[in-house]
Amino acid sequence: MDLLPRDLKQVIVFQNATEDELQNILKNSIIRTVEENEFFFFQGDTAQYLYVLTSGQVKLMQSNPSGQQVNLRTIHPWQMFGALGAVRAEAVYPATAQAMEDSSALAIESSFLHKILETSPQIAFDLMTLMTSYIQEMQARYRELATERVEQRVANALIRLAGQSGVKSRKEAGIELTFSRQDVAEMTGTTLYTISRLLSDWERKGFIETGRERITLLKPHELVRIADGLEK
Amino acid sequence: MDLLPRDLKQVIVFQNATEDELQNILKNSIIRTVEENEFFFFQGDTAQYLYVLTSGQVKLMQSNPSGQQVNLRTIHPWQMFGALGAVRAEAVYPATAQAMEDSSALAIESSFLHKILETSPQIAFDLMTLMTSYIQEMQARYRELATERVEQRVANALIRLAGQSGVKSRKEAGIELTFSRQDVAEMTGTTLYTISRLLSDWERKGFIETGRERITLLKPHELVRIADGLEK
DNA sequence: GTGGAACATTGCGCTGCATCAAAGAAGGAA
DNA sequence: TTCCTTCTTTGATGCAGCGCAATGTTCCAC
Repeated sequence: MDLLPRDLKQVIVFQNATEDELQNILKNSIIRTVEENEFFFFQGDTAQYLYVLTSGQVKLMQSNPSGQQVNLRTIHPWQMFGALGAVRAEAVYPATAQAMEDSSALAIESSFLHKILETSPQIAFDLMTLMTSYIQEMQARYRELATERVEQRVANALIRLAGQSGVKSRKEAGIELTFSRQDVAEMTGTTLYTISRLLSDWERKGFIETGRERITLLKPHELVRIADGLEK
Repeated sequence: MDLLPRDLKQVIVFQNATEDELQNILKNSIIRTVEENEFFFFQGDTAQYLYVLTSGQVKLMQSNPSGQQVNLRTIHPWQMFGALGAVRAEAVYPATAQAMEDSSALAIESSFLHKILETSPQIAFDLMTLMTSYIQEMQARYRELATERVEQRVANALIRLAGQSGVKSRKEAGIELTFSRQDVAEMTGTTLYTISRLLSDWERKGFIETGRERITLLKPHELVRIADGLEK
């Protein structure tokens, strides 16, 4: 699969890059393909590459010393990942990247990224803008986790996922997400049991429809109400 | 109180700035003084300035629609705050900044920051590095909140605070922190009751000494053990 | 010093959610 | 098809930590 410079324009950080820069990026990168459940990198690995997902779906997660995991973020095509470790020289990845389905990504050398950042203030600025949005999202999720009940957090997570996976998976009736109960639990800081109970409840109420590793949002507005704490 | 360019060198983001740049920054900024419990800015305000604290102590916090608060970070002299809102044009502050004691800060115009970032890749890069460390800290705290028990989170928070407030407040016997139970509760996503019980317990065990709005760490290594989940 | 406001402590009951256990679907391989 | 693995559901139980209420302590203003 060959990538063209114009494909890279879909990457937010490269949206304002020149044709030359895009060419250059492609020249200094390779495609890596990773099968479902395999890994692009592990937390603690030396950050040699930064990635741009070209197909598939990847989750970024972090685990504590005793092995419990949290999901930090799900990556969709044309999103970057591994950029955090790649910015500082000789840094390590602060998270683990696992493919949720067969995926491939463009791997750009960190050292090359540094050169780009030095020579293109525009790309540096766009990357910085992306980072501020990450920080804000993490702060919001942190506040959620600290102050909101499970119900609200799960509703919020589903809404957020629906927004990120975007229009592409929209069916005539509802937005379809492909996550296991375990995945959702790790995103919201709870357990798969609680998620299962919650989803069953919402399905009974007709807000969603569920299946094995599948959640279809039928009435997103109802979820918004729950997220806002208006229920109960 | 007049600031010299060399004072600004203490700011991580300006450590590699040239004398000219520093002069320029000073010329395009003003000093703002804020009394204890008053505010530099509120969440949602248009981000007109970014600040560098010159004296005092400031807390950054976020509140949800129903008014509950979480403390995101405590700012010490020569640290920046409000930078997140200031990077993007026409952005708003994602958090509220409240002075914990009488404080003053250098207020730099956001629009001027943009100019600096365009002309100085070095400063842009240093700011980006700072942002990656923010993201990493938020991710770590998010994981903590999701996977660890209150005990561990509080121990971690105290250790982190001790590290940030640094050597300056070190007495012959212990590291002194000035936070109310409520403050600590908002940092760790719990309640002041639980904090009070916990601190009383640790005081009985001789790990810390407490007072009104004061916590003195006597045996930090014991707290580290608790944070690591080795107790119990 | 006196009164009041802000902060801290502690007992008690309650509950949201985790944890454990067991059994039921759904898919994949052969 | 059948077996096996992985994912999901649901009941039963327990407890960490919340929320309330009452009391104590510290500090500040007058």
